[in-house]
This record gives sequence, structure tokens and C-alpha cells, in this order.
Amino acid sequence: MTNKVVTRFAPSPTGYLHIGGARTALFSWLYARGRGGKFLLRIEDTDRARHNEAAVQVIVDGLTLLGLDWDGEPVSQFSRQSRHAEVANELLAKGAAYRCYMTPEETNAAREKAREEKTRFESPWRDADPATAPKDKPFAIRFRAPQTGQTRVRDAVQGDVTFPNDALDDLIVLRSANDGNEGAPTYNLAVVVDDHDMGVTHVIRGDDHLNNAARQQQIYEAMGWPVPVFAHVPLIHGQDGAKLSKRHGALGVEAYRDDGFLPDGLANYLLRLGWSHGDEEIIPRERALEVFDITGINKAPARLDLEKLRHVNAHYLKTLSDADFVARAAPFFEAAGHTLDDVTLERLTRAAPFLKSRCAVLKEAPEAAGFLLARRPLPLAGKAAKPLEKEGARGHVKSIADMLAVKALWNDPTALDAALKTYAEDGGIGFGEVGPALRAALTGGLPSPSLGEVLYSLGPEESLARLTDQAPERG
RNA sequence: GGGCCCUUCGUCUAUCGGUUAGGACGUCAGGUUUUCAACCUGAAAAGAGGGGUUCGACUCCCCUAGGGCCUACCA
Repeated sequence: MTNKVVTRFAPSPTGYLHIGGARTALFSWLYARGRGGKFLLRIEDTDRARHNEAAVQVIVDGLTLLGLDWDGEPVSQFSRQSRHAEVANELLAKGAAYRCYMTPEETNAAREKAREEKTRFESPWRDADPATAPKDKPFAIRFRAPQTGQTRVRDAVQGDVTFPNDALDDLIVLRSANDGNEGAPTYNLAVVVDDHDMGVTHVIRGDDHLNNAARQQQIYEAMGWPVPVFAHVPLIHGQDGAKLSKRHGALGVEAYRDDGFLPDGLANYLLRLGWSHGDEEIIPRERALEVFDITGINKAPARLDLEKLRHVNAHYLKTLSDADFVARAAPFFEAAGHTLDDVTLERLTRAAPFLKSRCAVLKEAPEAAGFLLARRPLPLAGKAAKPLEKEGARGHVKSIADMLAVKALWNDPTALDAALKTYAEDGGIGFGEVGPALRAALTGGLPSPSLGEVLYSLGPEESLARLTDQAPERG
């Protein structure tokens, strides 16, 4: 028996993998994997209405997209109902819980009254003589929580947090027939039972669960189970400081992928959001596995900053090999309406170094590759055509086309650049006399890399054709 | 209403009582330059407010203000 770290990610299936959830999943994954431990996935679908295969698939896809893997099959909380009921009955047998026969109306009234009188909500059945229990009325099982004193949660992020017990009333642990879900556990029971049964040692989750931790701890104690280490990480907020919601833009990680963010870029950004390791900004996965620790997590919520995300992503884009970059960008070209035949693919691969430096996200690649994708004859309107209207410009274009047609340097952009420089020098003219005209002829004025790279990317056939298109009319 | 948490440049953050309060994104200025980027250099930019404790507080304590979470037979 070792003290292996076991963490888990336990999202509620909402139809997308929330970016905040993705971050806590990343934290949990890093913490476990960085220590040779296990990372588990559990779906919180205690509520029957939430039990939905499609929503589970979305979460699985989202985690996979981020490069996170988990041990074993995802556990559905829904499938563990009988075990939850078993524990609820054990609690009952121990006297740590009791049957509560209150109707919804009675509960509401009592709750309201307690609030008005600033007292703890109490069920009359807590201390009722079991003999007086009705025979055929529906009942829920309520946890018998301590009425006085306090509960202290030791949190690895938040520190010690103590709650007055009179603020923690007796929660229902197993639902009654008054609810459509008779015999189903409630969240707080299910998490405790599942985390215990799954051997979870570190519960890393959003701090919206900090209050629940106190109630859950009471259940652990009532069952005599060891309490895991809690680490409640702050939620992610939008640019305006309010909790991240739909009006702030994309919530699901899928949306970020669709915008062309890389898994590593997204993960690095998310990692640094609310967690830091000195002045390190670029922390690749391997490094993260090495240095991530709960102690670096901040207590304050962080705001999502798209610009910084783009910057980090741009960095990872540059680390991709040319072929990998093109392969990943391909779907974005298709989506932009470009058909990628072999010739185009080859040109894109040759232009990859330029494209990588110019895009922050893959979605921008088609626009950056505009000069490659343009069809002859290139439209040259207004400003773009100007360099070619200069005295002698078209003549130079023609001469250079002739020169390049016989030179065998098409596999080396720097050699191509050098050849152009040499042409200018030999002619005793400044490069400014020929450069702009060449660029206009080759790219139509679209953003492009150095001329040598333009020629190299386009290849001899297309390059010479574009140049010849702009040669002076032979009359 | 009650319980709990949070508060350093616009944003993410460093600082673990003594620093010219550091870094990154963004912004601005300059450089490079055959276009657009990239890149390089530099600049502006912060301790919410008020009380304490201390020789000395961003750092420790209290109050105020602002923000957030929870307060379900939701998760």
C-alpha cells in the first residue's frame, strides 16, 4: 500500500467543457501525473436529467483535445446509486442520519421561518421518537449534522477555513418519493462516497465548492473515512471581473480549438492563469509536469485575457514542424473555401516558416497565405500596381524572369535573394528600383515574406508565370 | 438576510517586514526593413481606502468599500 496521489476531474455534463473546468482538470492531471499518480474521470450525473451520453462524450473530447488522459473508464455517478443508498443507510444505522417525513411545503415554511428568526433550519424528525414515524409516508434521509461548534476545512489553497456549524443545516442525503428521483443520492453524499471508493487523495476543484467541503467533511467523519486533501481553486472571470459567462464569449474548449488555438498553447495559458512559478511564462507540458504544485495556486480569481492567450499560442505555433503546421492548418483552409491539392500543399509547406511567424492562431493561416493562394493573373489595382508603373520596372521584371529561368537555385530562398541582389548590383541600381516591382508582380501586394522566400514558396513555374504576366508588352 | 472567500501596473503575476516594487501580455516610442508581420531596444503603467502593530510595512492585525461563491430532495 503506497501513498500514491489520486486526483479526479468530476464535471457535471452540461454540453461543453467549460474553460474553467478545463483548467481545474489540467491542475488535477498535472498534480497526479507529475507525481506518478492516477487521474480519474467521473461524471456528476446523480440527477437523472443530467445523465446524458452525448454530454459525456463532449467532456471526453474536450479533455482529449487538451492532451489530458485518465486512468480507466469514466465513472458515471448515476450508475453508483445503489452504493450511495447503501452508505446513506449505513449513516442511518449509525445514527448519523435520520428519516425525515417533511413535505416540500413544510420544508419551505420551516426554512423561511428559520431565516426570519436567524436560526438554523431544523427538521422536527431529527429528534422525534422513531415509534411516531408514519408508516406509509415518503421520507428522505437527512444527515444529522452537528448543531454547535465549528467545522474546520484544511484547504491547500485557501488555508484553514472554519465554518460555524449553525450555518450548516441537516442536508438531505437520499431523496424521497416527493422528488421524482426516489432513492437517488444528492450531490454532497455522492461525491463523498465516490471520492472515497475511488481512493481520491486530493480533491482539486473550483472554489464554488468550498462551502460544500465543510458538509462533505462532516460526512467523511461520520463514516470514519479519511478526509482527502482539499484544494479549492478560484473560478475564472471575464474581462469585466464578473464570473465567466456566455456574454464574455466562448465558454467551451471546443470553441477555442475551432478558432485555431493549439492544445499546448491553451494548456500553457490556462496553467499560468492563477498559478505561477516565478517569472516563467512559457511552460511546456514536460516542464509543467516537473514544476506544478498546488502551492503556486493563487486565491484570487483571474480574468481571461484573449490577447495573452493569442501570444502564448503564437509561441507554440512556431515550435511546430512545417509539415505538422500545415497538417493542422489544413482544416482551416478547407473551411475558408480553399481546396488543397498537392501543389498547394507543397507551396504551403515551403511557406510554413513565414506563416508560422505571422499567425497567432491557425484560423489566420489562410489569410496569411493569401499571396500563395491568389490565382493568376493577379489582380493589381491602385496602390498595388504602382511599383510596376515606374519607368523601367516591367523591364527589370522581365530581365529577372529570364535570369531566374536559367538559374538552378530554386531550392534555396537565400540563394534566390542573393541572385536578386546581384542583379541590382550588376545593373548598378538600388534594390529599391526592382524589389517593390517584383513584389507587386509576385504577390499582388499581399503580405508576404522576403522575395527569396516568395519565389521559393511559389516554385519556379508559378513564379515565372506571375513575373511574365507583368512583363512589358512586346509590340 | 446569513456563512465563507478574494483585493499589487489595463490584464496575468513576483515579492514569503527592509527592493529604484521585478517579469509577461497589451499600449506608446525608436531600430531593422523591398510589403505586412515577426524580431530587437526603450518608455509609460500598480500595492482599494482608513486605522493600528513595528525602528521599518505590499507583506501581520482590525474596520470600511468593492467583487465572488454558497445558502435546493441542482451539481
